[in-house]
Amino acid sequence: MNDGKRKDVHNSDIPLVCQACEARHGGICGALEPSQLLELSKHTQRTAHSPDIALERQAERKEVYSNILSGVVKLTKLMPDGRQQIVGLQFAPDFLGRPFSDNNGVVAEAATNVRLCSFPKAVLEQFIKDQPEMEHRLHEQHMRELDEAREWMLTLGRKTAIEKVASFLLMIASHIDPEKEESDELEIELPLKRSDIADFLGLTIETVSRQLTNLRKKGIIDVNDRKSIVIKSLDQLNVLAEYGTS
Amino acid sequence: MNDGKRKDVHNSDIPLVCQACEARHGGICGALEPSQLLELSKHTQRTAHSPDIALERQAERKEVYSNILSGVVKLTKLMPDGRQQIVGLQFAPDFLGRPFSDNNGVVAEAATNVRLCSFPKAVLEQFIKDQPEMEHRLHEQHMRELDEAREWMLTLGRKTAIEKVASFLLMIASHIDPEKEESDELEIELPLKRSDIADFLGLTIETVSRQLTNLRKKGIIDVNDRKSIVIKSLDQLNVLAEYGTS
DNA sequence: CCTTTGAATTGATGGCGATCAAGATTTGTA
DNA sequence: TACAAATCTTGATCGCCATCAATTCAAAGG
Repeated sequence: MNDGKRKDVHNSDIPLVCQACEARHGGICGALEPSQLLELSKHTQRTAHSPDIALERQAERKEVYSNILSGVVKLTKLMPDGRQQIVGLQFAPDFLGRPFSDNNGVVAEAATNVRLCSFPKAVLEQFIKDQPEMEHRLHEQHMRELDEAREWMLTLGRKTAIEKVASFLLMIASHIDPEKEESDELEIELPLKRSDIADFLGLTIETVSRQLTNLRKKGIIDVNDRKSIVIKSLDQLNVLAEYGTS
Repeated sequence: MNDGKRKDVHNSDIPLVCQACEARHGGICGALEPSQLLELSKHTQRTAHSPDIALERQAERKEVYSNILSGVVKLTKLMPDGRQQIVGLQFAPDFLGRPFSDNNGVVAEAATNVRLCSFPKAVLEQFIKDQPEMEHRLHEQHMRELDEAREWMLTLGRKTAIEKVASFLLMIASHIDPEKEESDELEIELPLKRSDIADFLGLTIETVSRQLTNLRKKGIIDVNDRKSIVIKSLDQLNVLAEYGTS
């Protein structure tokens, strides 16, 4: 991942609210000059959100786009009879919203406590027109999301329950600790409760729970707190997720 | 869908090979001026491909990107033990290939007879830099693909076998006949054989076959030739795909 | 024409994960 | 601290879809 056109400037040129913000590095704001950043920051609003409350109120109805500052956002699709499927998970500094396009039946909800940095749609769309690099960054994020969606299509369509859970743990691990450590052991904090994991993997809560104890009995993981899991062997977990060998 | 910056010009300004080409309308070539089209057409090569032969030889190794002129291309992901999942279907005038990004374990294969229009990667990437509208079109296609992938995540994760098959038939129908006719009846030609449909829906060949006869017995479809299917009630098929009611 | 090969259908059986049900554990609240 | 509500775990049973197997059908080539 490259920093693109981001200029190397003194922090003093950069708006206070943006100085420590991840969106200036991996996110779309990295495409902006300090002067543009200053202009944009005049219109931004920071908000906090609790789990399981739809971000729509803030995002859709109030006509804003947002950067995720912290926390995890789940994108969900619903069927009329109540069945649901999580079709994407987003982490800081991902961009939330769909310029040039509709949201096509996807609902965004906070999975954990979430902090957002939001801007009016009209303002951001103007910035995109002025700065093609911004659309390029958005394009790159969407390609990453497409790759992730396809990876999960394979998981949903072809993997067994235990393989699905193993794949999920590895996906979370890769977000917690992007640079793979040398160590084969790793502690992760699950950002999703069991019902969310089930909705993500196309399983039931009970099956998720059973496969976690299954992994524990195999000695591949330890479950401390319900949300805190120690992966005792990344290798074994990888083999399980990709080859299906126990 | 808008034609964007495409100029309204006499066909005589447009290279012969491009005149009847769909890619000038829905596809990325619509972003180009006649003079650019002429320049690009000097480097293009048209090729034909038979089903189940990887397009990689032509596409990856020979370092080209392509527009689909006709036919259907399947994007497949593979597991080491042979399990596979189709993660995308592409129709004319879709663009094949991934500028700025890797292909991330996806293999492109012809599902039917396919004709492509290919250009060297370097040439196309130069055009994209000169013409931001071209990246915008590519971005739009990727957003469509993302929406489709998420739609199929719901199908793969949460629908039953018969619902999956119904959803598949409707998806094909929407590509054959984008403008929904008034009629509740419609004949479609399946571009995929049963094993492809199975790999697309996360099922086995046998289950696909059984659910097709199941739909036939319910009077919702007729099966003529194995590839030719008459949808006798689009309404009933829609209800089945989205609500799961029989 | 018959043979060969691949594709699709149909049937019989079994296993994985859903469903139903009860407890256990955690979290929030009076 | 005690109670209540939510979340998670564990157990028993059932049903959908995979698997195994045989047959039918279609297309291709000698």
